Amino acid sequence: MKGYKMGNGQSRIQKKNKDFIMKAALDIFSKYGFRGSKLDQIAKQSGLSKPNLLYYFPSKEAIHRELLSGLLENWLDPLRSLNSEGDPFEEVMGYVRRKLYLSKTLPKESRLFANEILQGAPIIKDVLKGELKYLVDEKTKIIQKWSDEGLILPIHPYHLIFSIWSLTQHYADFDTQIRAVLTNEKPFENASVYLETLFSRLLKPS
Amino acid sequence: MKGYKMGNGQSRIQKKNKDFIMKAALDIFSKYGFRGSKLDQIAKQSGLSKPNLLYYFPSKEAIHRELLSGLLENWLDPLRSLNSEGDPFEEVMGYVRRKLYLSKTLPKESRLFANEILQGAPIIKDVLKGELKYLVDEKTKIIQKWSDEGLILPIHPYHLIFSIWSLTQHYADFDTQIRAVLTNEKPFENASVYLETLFSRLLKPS
DNA sequence: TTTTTATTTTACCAACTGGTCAAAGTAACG
DNA sequence: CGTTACTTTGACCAGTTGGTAAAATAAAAA
Repeated sequence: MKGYKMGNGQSRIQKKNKDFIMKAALDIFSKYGFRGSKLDQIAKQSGLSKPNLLYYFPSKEAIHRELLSGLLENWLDPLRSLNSEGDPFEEVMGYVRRKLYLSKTLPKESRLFANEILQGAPIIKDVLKGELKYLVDEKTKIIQKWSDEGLILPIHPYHLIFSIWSLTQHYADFDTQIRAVLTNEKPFENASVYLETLFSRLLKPS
Repeated sequence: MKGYKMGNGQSRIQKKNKDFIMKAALDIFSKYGFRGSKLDQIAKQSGLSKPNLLYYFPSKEAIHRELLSGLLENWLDPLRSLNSEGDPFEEVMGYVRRKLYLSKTLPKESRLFANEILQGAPIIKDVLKGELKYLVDEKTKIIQKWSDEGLILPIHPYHLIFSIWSLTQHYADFDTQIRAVLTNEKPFENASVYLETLFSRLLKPS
C-alpha cells in the first residue's frame, strides 16, 4: 500500500501548498528583499493564512533560504557547461544565450538574487567566495588560453564574465526601467540579437 | 545683521544634522530598500534620536524621496551632455566614462536607484517614462544618425544605451559579488580599461 | 540678562510583525 | 463506521515600527 504520501514523503496537498507559498514568496522577496517582505503579504498572495504558512515552513527565514538555495544551482549551471573543448566563440556565446534565457524565463529569480547581492549577500557570501569563485577561476583560465592562442581577441577574462552577467541580468533586473523607455518593443527579442552582435565584435578575430 | 540663518534659510546646525541624516539614510536605504529600512537604524547611524530625526524630516518617506530626487539629476546629466556635434565614438565613450565614474564615486546612490527599480520604481516611474524616456529618445536619434552615416558601426541605439547602463552600474550594484570573485584586483581600475576595449570594438569602424 | 526661538529628549501610542498554541476541521485508512 | 494522522483556523503574544506631544535644554536675539 502506497498510502497518501508521495515518493518524497510529502502528501499531494503538502506539495501543492508548499508550491503556492514558494511562488508567492518569490513574488514578494524578489521585489522587497528579505526585510521589506512581510509574512502577511506572502500568506495573502499564496491564499493561505499566516499560521498555515508557518505550518509548512518553520520561519520567514526558512522560506527565504529555500528560495535562494533553489536558485543557486540554476545560476551556476550555465557557466559550468562552458566547455574547453568546444569552439571558443560558440562556447562563450552559448553561455551568454543560456544566461539570457534564464533572465527571460526566470526574471523574478534574477531579481531575488540581485536583492541578495545588494544587501551584501548575507546568506550566499560563502557560495560566492567558494563555489562561484572556484568556477570562475577555472573558466577564466580557459578563456585566457583561447585569448592567448588567438582563437578569440585578447580580453580580460574576468571582466568578460562580469560583462556577461551584467548585460544579461540587466534585462530582468531593470525590466521596469527598460519598459519605461521602450514602450513598443519586446526587450528580450532584440536583446538576443544585440548581444549576438556585441560579443561577436568583442571576441571574433577578424 | 545676518542672524544665525544661512543663505538658504537653514541654520548651521540644521544643515549639519540634515546631512548626517541623509548620509545615514543613504547607507540604509541603499542596502535594504525602503520597506526594509528602519527609522531606528537610520537614527542610530546618524547619531540622533528617532524623534530628533522626525524633527528634521516629516516622515520616513520624505527622507527617501529627498534622497531619490537628489539622485536623479546626477543620474540623467551624463547622458544630457552627449553632444551630436562631437566625435561619435568619443561622445559615446565619454558617456561611458562619466557613467562609470558615477558608479565608482557614488556606488551607494547606484544601489539606491537599483533598489527603487527592483521594486517597480513606485516613486520615480513618472520620471522614467517622462524625462528619461524623452532624453533617451533624443540621444538614440543621434546615435542612429551616426550609425547610418557609418561614423560608428551599425548598432541598435536603445540597446547600446542599455548596455552602457548595465556595464557601468554593475560594478557598483554587484560590488559584493565581484569582490567575492576578484580577491586581489581593483575592480574599477580594470573595468575602465576593459570598457574602453569593449566599446572600441563594438563601435569603431575598422 | 531676559526673552524668544530652535533643538533635543522622555514618555508614550496605535498599528504591525513574526510567531505560538490549542482547538476545530478534514482526509485517509482499516 | 471509527480511528488516526494531517491540515486549518482563531485567539493570542511579545517585540518592533513609524510617529506624536509636551516638557526640558540649549542657542540666539534683544
